[in-house]
Amino acid sequence: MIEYLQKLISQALTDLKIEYDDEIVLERARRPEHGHFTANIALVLSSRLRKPPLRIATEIRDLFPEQPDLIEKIEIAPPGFINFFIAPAAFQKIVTQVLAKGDNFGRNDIGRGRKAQVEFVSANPTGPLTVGHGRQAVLGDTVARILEWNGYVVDREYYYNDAGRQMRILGQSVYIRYRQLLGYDDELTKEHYQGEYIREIARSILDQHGDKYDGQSDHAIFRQSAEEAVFTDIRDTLAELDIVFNSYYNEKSLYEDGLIDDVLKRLAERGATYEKEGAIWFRAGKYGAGDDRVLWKSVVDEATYRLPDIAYHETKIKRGYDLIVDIFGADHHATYPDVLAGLQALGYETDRIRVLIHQFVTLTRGGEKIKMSTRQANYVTLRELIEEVGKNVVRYFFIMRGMTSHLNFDLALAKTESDENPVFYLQYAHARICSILRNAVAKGFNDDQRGDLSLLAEEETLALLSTLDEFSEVCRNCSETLEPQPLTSFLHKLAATFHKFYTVHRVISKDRELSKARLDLVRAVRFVLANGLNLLGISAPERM
RNA sequence: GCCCCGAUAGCUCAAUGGAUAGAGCAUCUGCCUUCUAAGCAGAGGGUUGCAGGUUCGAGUCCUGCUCGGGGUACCA
Repeated sequence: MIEYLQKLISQALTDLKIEYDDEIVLERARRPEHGHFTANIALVLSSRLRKPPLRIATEIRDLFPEQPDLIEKIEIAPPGFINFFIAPAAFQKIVTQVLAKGDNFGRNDIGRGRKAQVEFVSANPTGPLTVGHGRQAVLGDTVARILEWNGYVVDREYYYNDAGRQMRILGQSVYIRYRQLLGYDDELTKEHYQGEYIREIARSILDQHGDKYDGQSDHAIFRQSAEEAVFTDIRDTLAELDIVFNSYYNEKSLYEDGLIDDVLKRLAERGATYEKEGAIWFRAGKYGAGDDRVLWKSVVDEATYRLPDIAYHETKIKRGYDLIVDIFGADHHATYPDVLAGLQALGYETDRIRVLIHQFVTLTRGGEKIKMSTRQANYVTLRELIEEVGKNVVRYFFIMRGMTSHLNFDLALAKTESDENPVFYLQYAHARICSILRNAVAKGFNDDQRGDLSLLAEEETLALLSTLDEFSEVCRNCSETLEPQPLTSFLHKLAATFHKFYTVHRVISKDRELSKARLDLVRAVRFVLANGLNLLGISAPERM
């Protein structure tokens, strides 16, 4: 509906011989006396045209064609707003549109089938996923779902490194637990991984191989068993959130394929690196990324993390993605400018790369902070969180705040108040509608019978119709910003508008015609609720 | 020191530069003979951290502070 009004305003501007290339802003009015939509175009143009905004607004309004079935009236309000009051008939049409598109209502084709990749989680397999990883996992998967919904073909990729120092320490940790199980009094140090899972891995090695590896602390079995067990756990945990990666990328392959050396060589050829104190430095400053950084260490003969990161991102570009989304926690915000600078140094444009930085999760239990380090034993895993509150609540909580906000997750609250959780509010609306629809079948209403939509005219009904209309805008907005949070606000609003409608108006009544029209309406609401919940990966139950 | 994010109701958070800043939780008051009360209606609760600036108009943009979180490694 907004697009249509924009077109009409644009036409009016042309008629007035006013050039205006920016988007014509149309907002949903917050207050009923301001109509349904409001345009500030006259205020925006005022200073440029050196004309009072009220006059411009009036001129625009006077050029609007009469169409009583769409626009009831147009009011000009000081200091220069143009307020549109939409006719009920225009809102009533939305029901037809929703029912026609059904599961696909709200989709658009911004992506036009282009390839997108979302890389997220990317935790090295040193331990179970934490609650902090959970936020990133849910954010990444939801962004991927939004992109798919908006016409992209999306790959979900998990990047990891199983060769570094942390993995060696992991193996040693398993070995020490193994020794303890054999009766030795070896002790873990602060350096080692303390979690119970280490002991379990050690026990399984003991069960399978006995004391065969006693004295072989560097034996690969310790590290490999740990990696396999941890990765299996990570995969299973994510699967419980309905998050499935279709691609895993091992950093090691960058070395095996010679890409690390290759990138380093090409950077040198392009004069993007220099040697100092035996190390190879990258001229990050020259490419707009702040201070120069070491790419290749002198104290040890190996790369810093930046070099494989650059090589890895080059593969993303070479793999033909039109849109590349990187999701990082706030602790990694300093690394991506170097990567982008590195790509530019290699001659690439980086505007197809979108980096999303999300802030941390503060986990509390009854007001007390819980530290979330994989190294320490005392932390809450993502798996435990899912077991406590369930997939739907986890997904909703992690997405209900903007990614730039710190997220406060009180475990005690999430547990004790799970019955009053906002996610149930949305699901309840869906279940209620399903209940009505079951009742309709019992009363002999046919699914295919369409009602007379002009009967949908009460205040609460029109509010519901208007909210349905908003869904497409929210979807489009989310696909542009890659911020899923507004979807939760929208769904909450839709559910609230429905619940209010429900308490005021009875869907199935003796008035057969009105009942048919209202059934069409609630069917449409159900589709939009279900589509929105599905975008968030939250189930839409038919009964509760 | 420098860089990034935040600061809005008692708490957790919304609000593409728009009109009288909104929800949930918590606290009070009402509403189930009726398609699901996991719901609805109502009340109280605010100098949007501080000080300037930009303009028709600022919670939003700019500058400087204060406080909190994260970076600033030849750790990832």
